[in-house]
Formats: sequence, structure tokens, C-alpha cells
Amino acid sequence: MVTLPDGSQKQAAAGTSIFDFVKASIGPGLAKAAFFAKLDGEPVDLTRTIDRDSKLEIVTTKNEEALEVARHDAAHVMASVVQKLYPGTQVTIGPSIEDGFYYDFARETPFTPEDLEKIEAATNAAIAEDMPFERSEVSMDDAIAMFEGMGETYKVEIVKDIAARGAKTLTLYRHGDWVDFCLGPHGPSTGRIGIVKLLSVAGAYWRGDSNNAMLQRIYGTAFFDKKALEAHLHKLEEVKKRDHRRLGPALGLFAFHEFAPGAPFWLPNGVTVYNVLEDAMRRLVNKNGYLEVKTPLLFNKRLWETSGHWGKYRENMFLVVDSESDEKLSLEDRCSFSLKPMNCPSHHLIYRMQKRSYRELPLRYYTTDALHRNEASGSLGGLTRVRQFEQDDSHIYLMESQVTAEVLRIFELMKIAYGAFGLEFEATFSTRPEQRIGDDAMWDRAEGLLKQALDEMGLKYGLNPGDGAFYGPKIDMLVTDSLGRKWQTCTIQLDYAAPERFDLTYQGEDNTLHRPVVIHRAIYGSFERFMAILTEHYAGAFPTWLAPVQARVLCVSDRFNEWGHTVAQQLQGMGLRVEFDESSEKLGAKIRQAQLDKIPYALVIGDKEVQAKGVTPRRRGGEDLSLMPLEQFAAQFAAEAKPPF
RNA sequence: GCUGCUAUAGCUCAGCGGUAGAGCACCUCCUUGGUAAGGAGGAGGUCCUGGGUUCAAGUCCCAGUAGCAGCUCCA
Repeated sequence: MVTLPDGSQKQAAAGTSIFDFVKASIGPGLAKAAFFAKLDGEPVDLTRTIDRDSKLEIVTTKNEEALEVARHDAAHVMASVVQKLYPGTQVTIGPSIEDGFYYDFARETPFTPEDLEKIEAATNAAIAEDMPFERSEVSMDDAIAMFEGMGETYKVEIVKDIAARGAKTLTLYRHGDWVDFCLGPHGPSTGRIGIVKLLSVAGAYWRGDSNNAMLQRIYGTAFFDKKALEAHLHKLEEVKKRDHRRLGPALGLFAFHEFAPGAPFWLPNGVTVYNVLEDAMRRLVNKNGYLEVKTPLLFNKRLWETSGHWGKYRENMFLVVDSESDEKLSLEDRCSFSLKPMNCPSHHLIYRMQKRSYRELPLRYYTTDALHRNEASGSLGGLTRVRQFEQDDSHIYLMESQVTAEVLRIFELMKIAYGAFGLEFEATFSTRPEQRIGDDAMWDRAEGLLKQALDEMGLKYGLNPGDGAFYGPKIDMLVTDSLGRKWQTCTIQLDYAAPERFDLTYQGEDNTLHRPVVIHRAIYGSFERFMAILTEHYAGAFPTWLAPVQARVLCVSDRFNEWGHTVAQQLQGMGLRVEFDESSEKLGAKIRQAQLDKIPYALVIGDKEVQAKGVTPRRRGGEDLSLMPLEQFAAQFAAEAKPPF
């Protein structure tokens, strides 16, 4: 007896394949559209036989999950083609991933872009051959012998691992004369994959470990039809257009120079946005009991020895040679100073500058100083990974009993800040890792406090067991932008180690000394990364309150310049960021330029406006407002330009 | 840091062994034009840097630097 998703039940003769059952008992149309099935929830091939009462769900090519399977099919086909075209190449793994798939190959000579074209063509040709995927099971010993015979050393290694985990048999999938092992399921045949497009080659370490051999990874994607593929490629183009690395220089926000890799130059427009963000955050934290401080950028390494950075983080620190140090010493010994990579240790020093009372807690220090981290050259990229940046960084010193309430306060600030940008956020809760300090009782308490805060906030969160810092559990925030992409912005971390290392204390109500707990938190995270997110989120068209230039005055002819200048000056006098277009272009060209510069308002001035002492505003989207008196526009413009927090 | 790719005018790119090109931007002049490009003229380049091959090198080879796609890393 087979139960279908709609609850209906149908009789199936024992031993019939799912495909035959569907064709006979449900309909040939569904059988034709079917890609794989779920038998009692377990994904299986359509060739799987039904041998007991079960729930059956047919997954058709309309379903996203089918596409995932098809992409895995595509990875198999591509691997088979690569081994034909390039004998001696070993296969390793090839999963389907978001939006596509990849396959890692072991080969002396890397693949060139020309190779990729050849492989792509041959892959699509193999798809056209419409070879069925055939599933079989073999014993582990047979599997090992088979892959050893084929000289597939990586496969042998994986199979041995699987055997070591207790598996008795291995599932093989064959199409044509090519075989690989894999859990499956696969689609019915190669012909059902649709169309494959290969995108890039890159190196990837075997098993993701940089001590291992570098493999050649080919990335590709597959779609059931050409139209869907083209839509996907078009979407990639659109994302590219929003890329902050392209928009930043084009809109005069920021730029990079070879002489300072990983350190942005903030151009006038970018500084304006940066400052608006920074001012808003400063107002917000000031209203919420934070105390702003500034600390040195350059510190004696004794600070980092105290904090533990010298041991654990030195590779990422920019060390500074003390010119008065003994030249005979090693270079590292001469580097008695370092630029700070984090603010926490210097905040701890301030905490220690006087005796603290429980009455002062929670004590919240806020800093936006520049931080320097010597990130690996290959990991730099735009504003999302830089070597010099600033954070809206805070360290909060409090009693354990205050933690939950304080975390809730932080969530409230995040809600205000992210809400202003229309960014949704969710949380990931990371708990105790294997390597950790403190006893289990401490971790129980700490995790309980954070969990309580998450629950009280009603925040959606996922669990990341074992991913906490060695010194405490943490909450990571993921924000979702206008394209649905997720970005990690900040973490809220509980720290039980720093108070020990820095011997931080407070005098309690009971007149004895106690250890405070430290919370590390930032809301934007780094201003640099946040600017990147916002630039792409808004596609460079910042809302009026953030826009570097909020309005530009455009005169129909320079005969109207006098009133135009009056308008610009009056608005500027109100603190609004208004420009005057001096060019001798026609109005259409000026409008076009304002639009390309993504300025929220173009203020058109001609005869009528001069007569009426007014302006005719045009919104960035193309919407024309009607002629209105300057005072009226100024009032509504000023309201719109006011930061929301 | 690792693998691969890339580097030509401010930007986007073409050129590919024989003394440097286009579009846009920029400058000058003309045009005074009502909602996404008015016209004409002009200026602008140690073709990333350093080596090598060659009679001859943006053009081929090697190295360095930076960027890009990934991998590793990411408090």
C-alpha cells in the first residue's frame, strides 16, 4: 500500500519500481515529469522498487530539489568527460552547491579557460547521449579494490574512511562506462539534466586543509532549460552591477590604491555617508548609556602578551620596529610595538584605571578607532575584507546576573539600526567548543543567559553547537539584503577569560571583590563592511538621509542661475547636502546625469519657478512632482533628510 | 599564504612581434535648450614594475606588485 502526499492510498504490487507504479497508477504525465522520489521521506531513485507499505512523494523538475539532484548529475557527467579528455586525471568529490555544482580533480597541469570550453561542450554532448544512471551496491572491499585498480587514490581514501565508520556496502552510480560512488539519488538519465554551463576554475585544498595537496576545482551550474540558465546568468550580471567595488569608485565613495592594499581611501561622497552612519550610531549609543572613549593605535607588545594576542594572533598583527632597539636583536624582538587589531584590551586597561563598584555596572565603553589586521593577501576583497577598518565597537563590563537584560538591550539597538535600512536579521547561537576554558557549570550558566535573551526577544535563530569562542558562547547576526543575500555583521560574545587575564574586579554589595563578565559587541560590525552591504543593498541609490548629495539644482537655462543659486544656498543653510549643476548642458542631459549620480532629488528651475519663487522637484525614480514654493519643498525635504535614528 | 586568470587613456575595452586605438568622461568654442545624452574642435598613454628572448616587445618568456575567481583563514 502506497500513501501519497494528498493522503490517498494506492495498491502497488511488491517489487514494482516507483517509475512503473507512477506511470500505471497515477499517470504517465507525472511519470514523465518525475525526477526522483521520496520514499518515507528518504530521497531515492525512480528505479527503486516498492517492497513495503510506504509514503511516496514524487519530485518533479518543477521542484528546486530536483535541480539540486540534476546538478549533482551534472557533476558526475562532467567528471566522466574530464577523465576521457584528460587521461590520468583523478576524481575526488563533486557536490551540488547553491546555484550550481563543482568537482575537484587531481591533475598536475591546471585547467585553462580553453579546457573549460572544451569540457563544457563535451559535457553537454554527453548529456545529449541520454545515458541512464544505474545504481548498484558493492561490498566495501570490492569497492576499495575497484578504485585501487583504477588508480583513484583519493576515492580509495574516502571509501576507507566510510568503511572505518562502519559501512558495509557502498552505493555506485554508473552512466555509460563511468562509475562513481555516491549516496544518490540521481535523476533517471543524463538527458534529463538539461544544460550545463561551466563558470570558473580555482584551486581547492584536498579536504579543505591547507596542508594538503591543491586540487583543481571546476565550478559550473545546470538548469533544466536554456531560458532558466539565461535568467540565472542575467541575474549574475545584475548582481555584478551592484557590486560595491564597481559602484564605490563610480559614485565617488571610496577607492583603493596599490600602495595601500586592503586599506580604503574614503572619497568625499563616501566620507559623507560614513559620517552620517557614524553620527547616527554615536547618537544611539550615547542615548543608551554608552561612554565613548579613544585609545592609542600603537601599543607596547606587553599589552598583547597580557591579552593573549601575542601568542595567538601575532601573525595578523602589524608589528612596528622600535628604532631605538638594539639592532643586533632579531627583527621580532625589535618589534616592541604593534598597531592594535582589536579594541578590547585597551578598554580593559581603562576599566582597570580605577577601582570599580558594582554600582557602575554595566559599564559600556564605545570606540570607533581604526584597527589594523594583516589579513592574508589572498583574502582581501573590496570593503568586505580589509586590513584597516573601524568598528562601532563596545565592551560592556557587567555582573553575570545582568547579562540577559544587557543582551536584550543590544538587540533593541540592532532593531532600531537595522530597521532603518530595511535589513532583516537573524541569529546563530554558538555554544561551547571542545577547546575551552572554564568549567561546565560556567558554560551552562553562560549559554543559559544568552538563550534566555534570544527566547525573550523572539528572535529567529539557528544553533551552531561547538562553534563558540574558547572563552565564552556567542551570538552571530546575519542580515539579509535586498537581493536576499545574507551577510554576517556582528557577534555578541560573552567573555570570561579577559577579566581573568586582566584581573578585572569590582567591589560588590557585599564589600568583597568580584570578577565582572565582558560582552564584546558591535552593531554595524565594521563600518567598511557595512558600507559595502548598504551600497549593494541600495544599488548605490542611498535613501535621502544617507545620500552623499541629497539634491541637485538644475536650471533650464543659465538665465535662471540667480534663483537657482538662491535655492541651493537656502537649502545648504539648513544643513542639507545640495549641489548646483553649473554645466551648460540641456535640461535632459542634466536630468540624466543626476539620475546616473543617483541623487534623490533633481530640482528643476526655469521661468515658472523663478516667477513663483519655487522649484519643480523630480525624484530619482523619475517621478515628477509639481511646482511648489521653495519653503514647502524645503520643509518636506528636510523631514525626509532627517536620520531615522 | 595557496591555485588559476587579469593588468593598454580618468572609466569600459579593442589591438597581439615592426614606431598606440574606440566609446564615455575631460578641456575650448558654438548652442540658452522644460524632465535620461545639442554641435564642432582639442588635449590626454615609461601599453603595472624589473629582467630575459629578438634586428625589433603592450604584444613572447621569467620574476615582482596589485586586482579578480576560489581555497585556507576571518577576533
